[in-house]
Amino acid sequence: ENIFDRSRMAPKTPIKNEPVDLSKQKGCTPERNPITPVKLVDRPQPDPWTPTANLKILVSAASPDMRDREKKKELFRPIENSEQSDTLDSLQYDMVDDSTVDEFEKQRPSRKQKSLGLLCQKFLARYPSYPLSTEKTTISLDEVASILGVERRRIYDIVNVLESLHLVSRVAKNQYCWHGRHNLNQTLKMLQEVGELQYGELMTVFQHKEQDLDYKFGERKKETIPDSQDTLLLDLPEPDCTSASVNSRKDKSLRIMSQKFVMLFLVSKTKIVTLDVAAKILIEETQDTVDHSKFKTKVRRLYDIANVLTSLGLIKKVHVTEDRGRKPAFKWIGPVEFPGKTDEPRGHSPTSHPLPGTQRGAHSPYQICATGKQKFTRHASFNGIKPCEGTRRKVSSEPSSPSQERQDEYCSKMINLAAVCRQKIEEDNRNPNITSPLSIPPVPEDSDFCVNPLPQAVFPVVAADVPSPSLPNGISSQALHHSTPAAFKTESGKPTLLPNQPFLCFPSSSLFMLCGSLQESNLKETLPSTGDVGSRSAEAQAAIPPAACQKRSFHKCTSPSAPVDDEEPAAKKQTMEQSDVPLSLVVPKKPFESLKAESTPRNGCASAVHLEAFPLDLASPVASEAADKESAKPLDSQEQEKQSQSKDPDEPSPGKEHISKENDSQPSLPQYLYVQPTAGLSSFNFLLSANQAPGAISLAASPLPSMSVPCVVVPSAALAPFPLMCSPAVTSPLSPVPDGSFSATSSMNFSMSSLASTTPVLIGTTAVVTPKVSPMPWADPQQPALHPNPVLARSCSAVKLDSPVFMGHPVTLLKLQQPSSAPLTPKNIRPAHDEAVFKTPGSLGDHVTWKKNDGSQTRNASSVQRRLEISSTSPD
DNA sequence: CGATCCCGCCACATT
DNA sequence: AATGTGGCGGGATCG
Repeated sequence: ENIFDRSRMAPKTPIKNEPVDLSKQKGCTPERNPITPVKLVDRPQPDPWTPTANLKILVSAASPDMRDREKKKELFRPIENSEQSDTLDSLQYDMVDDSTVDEFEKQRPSRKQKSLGLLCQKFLARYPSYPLSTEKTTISLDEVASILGVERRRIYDIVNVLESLHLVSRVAKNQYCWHGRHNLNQTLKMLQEVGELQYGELMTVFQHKEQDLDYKFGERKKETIPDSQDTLLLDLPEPDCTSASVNSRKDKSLRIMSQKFVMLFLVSKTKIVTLDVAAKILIEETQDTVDHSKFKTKVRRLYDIANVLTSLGLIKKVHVTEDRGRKPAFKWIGPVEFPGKTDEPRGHSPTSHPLPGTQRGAHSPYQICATGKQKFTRHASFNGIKPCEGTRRKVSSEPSSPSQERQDEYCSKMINLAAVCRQKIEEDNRNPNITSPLSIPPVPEDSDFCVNPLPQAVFPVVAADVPSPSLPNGISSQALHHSTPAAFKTESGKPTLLPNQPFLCFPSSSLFMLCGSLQESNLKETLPSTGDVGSRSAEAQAAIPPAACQKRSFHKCTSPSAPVDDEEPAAKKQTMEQSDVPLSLVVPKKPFESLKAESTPRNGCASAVHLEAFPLDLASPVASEAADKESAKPLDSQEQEKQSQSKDPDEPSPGKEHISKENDSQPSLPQYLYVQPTAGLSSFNFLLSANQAPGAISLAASPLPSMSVPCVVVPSAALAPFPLMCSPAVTSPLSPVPDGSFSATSSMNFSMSSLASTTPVLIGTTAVVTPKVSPMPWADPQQPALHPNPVLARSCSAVKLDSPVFMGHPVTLLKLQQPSSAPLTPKNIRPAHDEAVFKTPGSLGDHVTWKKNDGSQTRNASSVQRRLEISSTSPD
């Protein structure tokens, strides 16, 4: 089925159809439509594409059992894929899958198959643990429920728990926003702190003697309880999305229970909590020990929560043999210490769970980003941040009722993490409405971050890195890999490499995507998704601090005098362009027509202005998700950003702007077209900048140094020996002319010829550089050239990482597929973009490349497979 | 038989 | 009033 779907998908995509729930689901792209309440159920019918949809419909018509089965099948498959390890389950699933309709009778899905835990895994499998970009994936409960084939009620169970950990937040009626685990540690840290206050003592007691516990409980409950609740409530509001409404609802016991439950673990020295103890503690408020029924109910709920937490890989079931006998208990296997509040995708699961979500997080690109963040945070941010934390905490400690103020404060707390701060900031910028006040405080912090790191990361690296690119053909690629990663790791994980390298080397297999320009970023935002948007950008920033730095540097270099101002106008212009962009994409058809079907769809996409959604999806599951949201961003955001910039003339604003711009711009404008190698061209991959900028050639010309590279040609795998070097070409996007794309094309061709020679090709903004050309020219950080370079470098780095690992980086694959299926949509680009700088280009390119390399495999691989791969990757 | 926990009724909250 | 949320616990299933 998957395969089937996919093949269709590609062609479909261009067509555009939001309605394709199923397809989307498979594709991994959820969100996209903020639209919420669309009922998926209806859609299936309309959508001819997904065979599955039709099946579902039919099934639904049939007996409920059938329906369930059907649903399960769908669900399970993805799960299976995602979870390689689950042999047991998988077997069962397989059974199910294989059998078609007939089967349903054979065995009604065992209860286990319907377990909340499993469902939760499925659910989590749909979203990246660490969504790269800023975007926020919106989760439609209806959609998810239908996809997973369960009643909505069950989704609530999951979402409520996730919400308690801030993995998601409720945005609107039927919609939740996916945050991923970025803030998980922070949340846990907070819970731990609160837990210490509330339950610390009790837990200690418990640990030793349960019996006494009860008594003490009762005593302390009274005292602690009130506070705890408050705190809990407070916690809830924190989430980025900040759905202001919040309180009113009766406290959702499940959420609070979940938080309390987690607190117990965090407070517990043994990290093991037995259900009964937890139940007792949780009953707290109610009455001590009174109703047995209550206790029973509580336990039931705890099971629900435990299932979700287990799926998250935070706890695992164990048995504690105590005095009388063996009691069910759960052991905390998640992160225990939350030092900086940094989120460590990898570290958090020492236990090695096969959690899909976690695994995804592990993607190389992600990791990189994460690393960067962490380091970042620790270093620069620390100074500024800590004070903030202290302040915030005080506030948080305050038992105040949950008011917005609190939220703000909480937010600020949360902000401690650089990442968090960044996100918020961006959000604010983009969505002033949402949390403008709150955001303000964090901003300065960000600026600090950005500022400090920038200088170091950006320039210093250059010299060292540069040489590597120049390396001989075969070697170069490898060398790059090594060097790049090292560079990343070096220092604070900043992406120094990127900025520095003047040229990008593409590994043989590699990629080609170049993201170019940038300022227009805002354009995308034109799409008014929902208020959520802001978060995405923030995330992206967080993820890509280095990039930001680089960008800043660029700006400075290029147009130190009036970076911000210039940009704004540029952005505007770009926005104008945006519409154009899609068209531009079309350009490179001729040679590539032969290209894969994928390419074709792209063209189609190009034609379609709003393809964005598709592209996003295509890009990478994760990215796509994020992308959707981003795309949704309203134009306003641009303005906001501008404003913010103006407000903060200093680095922060500009940096942000840059980032956002770039992000936006790329996605917004599908500047590059990736052409898969056809038979003749097989060896070469081309990226064409569709958009404007032909004029771009002149680097200096635009006040705003844009990254945009007119065209990039990447050698195919066969060419592996030949590295491509791309000097970032700068285009002046200001006057985007479709014609420009052509110019780019021409340049590409030119480069192509050079490639033929087997020597590594270097594409300079203006001219082609011979392989050995010294990077020096670009070396000057100040020169506009740098700007592009960093981008390229990033892409390279990303590529490198991915390409070598190949298998290991499922994420990439996903991205690739998406792109392939979907034409260049701005969105696609965007997501990558966020990550940054590093990933973006690389990811894109990777995708492409991989496709080529793997070709059939990747393509053929169903979405499910993709997911699986991802999951596999997650382990790191 | 106890541990789990699916299922979905039904009340309350929102729209 | 309709629909979204989610408390709650009967009772099925698992071990």
